[in-house]
Amino acid sequence: MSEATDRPALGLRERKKARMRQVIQEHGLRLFREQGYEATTVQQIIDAADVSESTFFRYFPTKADVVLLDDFDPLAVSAFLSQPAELTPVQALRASFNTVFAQMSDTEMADLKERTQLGMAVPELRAAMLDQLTSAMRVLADAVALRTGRNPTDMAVRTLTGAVVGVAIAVEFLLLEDPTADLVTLLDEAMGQLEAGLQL
Amino acid sequence: MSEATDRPALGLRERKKARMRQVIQEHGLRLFREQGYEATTVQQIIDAADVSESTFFRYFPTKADVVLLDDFDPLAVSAFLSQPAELTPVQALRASFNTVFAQMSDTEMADLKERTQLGMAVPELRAAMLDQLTSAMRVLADAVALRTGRNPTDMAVRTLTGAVVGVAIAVEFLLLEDPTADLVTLLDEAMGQLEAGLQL
DNA sequence: TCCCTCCGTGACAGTCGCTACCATTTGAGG
DNA sequence: CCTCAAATGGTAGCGACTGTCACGGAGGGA
Repeated sequence: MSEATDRPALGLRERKKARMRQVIQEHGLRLFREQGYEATTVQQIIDAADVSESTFFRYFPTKADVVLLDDFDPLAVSAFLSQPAELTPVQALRASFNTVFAQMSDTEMADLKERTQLGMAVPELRAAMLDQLTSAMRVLADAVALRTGRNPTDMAVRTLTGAVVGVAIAVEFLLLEDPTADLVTLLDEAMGQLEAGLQL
Repeated sequence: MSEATDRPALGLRERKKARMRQVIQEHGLRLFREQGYEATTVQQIIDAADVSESTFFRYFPTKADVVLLDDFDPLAVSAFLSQPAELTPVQALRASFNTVFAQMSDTEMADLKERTQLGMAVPELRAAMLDQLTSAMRVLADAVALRTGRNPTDMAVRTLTGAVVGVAIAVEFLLLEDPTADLVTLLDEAMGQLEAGLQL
């Protein structure tokens, strides 16, 4: 969970836990890829990963979490908090997203892209994903409020973060329609348009 | 549901159908109000409404639809299409929302508000609701494309509608936090801020 | 090194949302 | 009326998820 920043010399127990999580997720994603998300049962995943049902649900509270669980949001917030003060909130958010993407390896990016596309394509996953995005929206609102010295419930703050997240959602739909497109470029362009006041 | 505009002389069959739908929904919403959404089972609703499980799911494909089904989106699109041509897309969307709200009765408004608040408060409902909103986003994108003579997959079009829907989502969160607030005023203000370029 | 504690695991039973299928009833129209 | 299509009800079953409880192995102290 909170082991993304550095590695605090994990015990055997913690290592097994991280490995178990990865094993389950890999088998799950492979099966989803091969035969589709809905056609794949949790039973099939636990058979493939050779764990009990109890264990599966201990690692992933829902089947959807096999696809959705990651730590992009906290990284984005932390990147946002360290943006130079002269940027406007929208500019700072745009820069934050680019910062986080830049720190990811090629495999991580490919994995993110695959999970995003799968998430947008399957209704049940999409709903859960959107809910996750709007949670992020509230966290982002707190960060923006902190940065601008406003109240987190300030209408202007909420409107701004709402628009930003809305743009991100629009980008993910575009990615679904054109799978060859580059997520990073697309999001940067879209944020640029928001910055420019949504001219058309 | 769709008997607010006019009444095209329905047969007995259609009338019973509409009445059945309303009966089920009323019992459902009452039970949700009394004991919570998750604590209420479909079984309890069908017992209260005195219908079979088959019938329940024929009217409402999922339990969530008891709360979420309405026809706001098509009304908003049709209102948008008849906005004066001199308005910018964001201005036209803002005006459309106000038009639709203005045509609703007090009871309809109260009902909408209750369902919105319930929808935002319960995770499962919120996810489904957000998915519904993003479907609306795509329909809206088509309408905006039509109005501006652009391609529906045009990035600027998608970014704009994404931002608008994002703002709407932000407003619904605000409504959840302050139940006494007025949804119409809130949304109008928020759209005004988006129109003004999200200053803060 | 041994022992004790506690965390992670597995097995099982059960709930609930939802689907598929079939028999029965009921409104619509000739 | 009588027939057809649509709506309803009943039943069986699947799959996601929960709660409980006994077992085994990791971790830390004596």
